[in-house]
Amino acid sequence: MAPDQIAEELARYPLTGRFLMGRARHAMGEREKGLIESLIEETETFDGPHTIAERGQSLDRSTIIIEGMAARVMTKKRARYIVGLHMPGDFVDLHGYALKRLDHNLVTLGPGRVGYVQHDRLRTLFREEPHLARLLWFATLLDAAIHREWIVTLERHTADGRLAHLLAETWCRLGFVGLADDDGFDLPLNQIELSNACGTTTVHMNRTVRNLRESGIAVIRRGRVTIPDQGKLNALGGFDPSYLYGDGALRVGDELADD
Amino acid sequence: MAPDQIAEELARYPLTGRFLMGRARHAMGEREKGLIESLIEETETFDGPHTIAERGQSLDRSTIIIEGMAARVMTKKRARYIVGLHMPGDFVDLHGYALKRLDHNLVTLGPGRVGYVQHDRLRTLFREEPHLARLLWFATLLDAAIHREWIVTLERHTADGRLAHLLAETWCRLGFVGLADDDGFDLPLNQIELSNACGTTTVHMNRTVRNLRESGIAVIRRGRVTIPDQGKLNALGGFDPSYLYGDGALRVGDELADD
DNA sequence: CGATACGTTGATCCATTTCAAGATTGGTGG
DNA sequence: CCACCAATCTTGAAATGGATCAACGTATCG
Repeated sequence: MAPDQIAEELARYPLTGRFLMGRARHAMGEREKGLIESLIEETETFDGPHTIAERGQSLDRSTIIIEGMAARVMTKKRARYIVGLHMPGDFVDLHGYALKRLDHNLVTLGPGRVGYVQHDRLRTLFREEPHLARLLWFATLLDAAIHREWIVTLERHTADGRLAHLLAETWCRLGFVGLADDDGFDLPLNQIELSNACGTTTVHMNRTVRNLRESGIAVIRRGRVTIPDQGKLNALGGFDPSYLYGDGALRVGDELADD
Repeated sequence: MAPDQIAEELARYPLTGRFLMGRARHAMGEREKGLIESLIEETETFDGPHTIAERGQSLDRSTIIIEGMAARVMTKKRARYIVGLHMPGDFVDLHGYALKRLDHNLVTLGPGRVGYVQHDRLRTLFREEPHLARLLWFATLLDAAIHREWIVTLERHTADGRLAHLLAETWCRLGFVGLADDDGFDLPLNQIELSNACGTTTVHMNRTVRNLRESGIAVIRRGRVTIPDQGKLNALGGFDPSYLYGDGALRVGDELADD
């Protein structure tokens, strides 16, 4: 997505301009984009980690991330596991509308701003706007596709590959919404949280972070990820972006031949 | 679900009687159940493994499993990874309707029978039957919830726990649709495929299967799983069925206190 | 009866956990 | 400005889980 295009979209739709950006946003007309924007009746700003929605809670609203990042967190026997990451533009608990209650917690990572949509309004939308309904459904299916990629990454890779995949995916997704730089991106996750997302101990994550740094694949330091060699990163993580269903050239079949 | 209730439902709706059985099926009226049943224009029977849909393929129909089981398979560098399992009643590539193309393969395991629904008919349904649309969406969200549970299982458990969780989940899901027995269930997966689903080598899966057998937790032999002690199985796999959103007593909060 | 797929076993090596201790960093109040 | 604190990051050594390689056993079926 071209930077000026993204800026224009954000000027017009300051709250939801990043929704499906880089994916199926082009499938929305201006009227539809306006409808989505008008769903947000209320926003909230956080200066640090904050729980958006809790497991078991029954919800009457859904949340979109406007600024900052969020994680899906599951707690088992006091240990914390991250099962998903979300960035600006992501409708993070849209599934709460149809599931009624959540199976996990949603928390912001560091400061951020979110918008709320009452489920009543979603109900109306679903009845009267089947095309938008389908796009919202699509958004939840993207989450499921990402889940599947996490599963296969956990099944096939050791810690280095898992971390590389996480970084590669995050870089790509931030790129969709205009928040990636040429040389890397900001990531509000410390080593503890990286280990929670990769299924390792923090001690081992520390050594893994060092591995990637020393092999010139990625430098993670104080909330900033710098990537000297994207090719090496993608190779180590077995990253092929087709599962993110991005616009443009990212189609199934474009991946590396041996993958 | 009571056995006679299930039999009655299957007598009335032989193709789709298991759809959402044990979960939100009660939310469908008889008219809606009839509509779903009438979606199936064609069925197909397989006497062994068969590819239902392939990665990258653009689909014009979706598939429901009537008999047998299916797996979501991702192939990376010639290695095979199972990222999901499905049983009778599951609408296995419903997401293909909104995603247009799939990010993974769908294959039946052993013999089975499936039904096909043209996407045209889904389109009409989505416009005219918002309540059913929401239930179909719910079905894809269940898949996502299962994905998340697989992620957290891979992150926290060693091979024994992963296998135990897989067995516990499958037993529970088969129970929803009336295909579980008191002492176990049939599972058309050999040790190779179990290892593909648990992210281990087949050699190690062999030792893991033996571990569970020798510790009196589960006996896996030629397509049949016998479970002497469900409590031990659930404990080893950290299994709490609330994420399956079953009817009845399975609510969030009912899990073991220390979980 | 031999092919073939699947299951089993042992030995060695590597990835990762575990436990224990220190070092660095970014605040905070005196 | 410094002392101190809490959180985070770092390192080392020993123990364990799992991969790897190589071989052999055992069903099943035409």
